[in-house]
Amino acid sequence: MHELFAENQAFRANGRLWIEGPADRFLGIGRLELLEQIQATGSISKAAKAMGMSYKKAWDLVSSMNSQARQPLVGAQVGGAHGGGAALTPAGAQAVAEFQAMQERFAQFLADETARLYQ
Amino acid sequence: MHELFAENQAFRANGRLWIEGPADRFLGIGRLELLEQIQATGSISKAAKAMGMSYKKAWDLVSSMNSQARQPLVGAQVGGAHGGGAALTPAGAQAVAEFQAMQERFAQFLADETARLYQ
DNA sequence: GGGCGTTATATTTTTTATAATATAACGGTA
DNA sequence: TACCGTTATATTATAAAAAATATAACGCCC
Repeated sequence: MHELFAENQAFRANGRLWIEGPADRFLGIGRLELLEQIQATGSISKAAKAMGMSYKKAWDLVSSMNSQARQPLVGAQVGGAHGGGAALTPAGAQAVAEFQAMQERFAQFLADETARLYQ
Repeated sequence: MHELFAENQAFRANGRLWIEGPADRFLGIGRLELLEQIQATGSISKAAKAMGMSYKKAWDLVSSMNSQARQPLVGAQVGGAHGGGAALTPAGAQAVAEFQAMQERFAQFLADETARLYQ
């Protein structure tokens, strides 16, 4: 396929990967990063800010994940010491770990396909 | 991961795959289908109609592909017998065949990942 | 030569997605 | 008790994407 575009190897295979349920997307790269940020910051609002995302959008994503999973991925407390906060549940931590692994396998797939473009 | 969502196996891995150049997307599933329709119908406008896509969008996509590839993927004639038409060049036919194969490998990857969700 | 269907292109409108703003409630803490 | 930062939610405004509309040119064919 390399004859088609350029000799400078500037073309590459890329893509997006996600897990979807019967009604909606369940987990993708954006939701994964949101979960990671919640894990790191302890709050949905801080996670949203870190990602340059509106709080509403972050909350909607969390709500979508929590309602689709058998057990919520994110637990939240409203009020209290510092206003409240959020954290990953064990199920959330497991989802993060497993989807990270899935992403790594996908990255390898993409690297293989990019290499094949030039072989 | 199956403990996370449901016992009815309604969740699955899904995704999108494309080839991108330095500036823009080069070839994805939508562009592939457009090329296939051009191949089948002999015209950009008929291909667009078959896909429920505006002619302008189809033309923009063809233009993007033709300008990125070393050789155009689609050749077009304006005026003439039936107003003109378009057809795949040999490079276009090759791009279709190779990206179809890439898509098939991706479908297998997604099937493997879906199976892994429940193993 | 006039009509036809197509390519090629620009402009406008509509739709969709995203962001911004607003408000209430909550529960520690000073 | 008043305050604070957060969750939770709705509404409005903005931006981006897509679709619709318009127009010119082209070259065979009747």
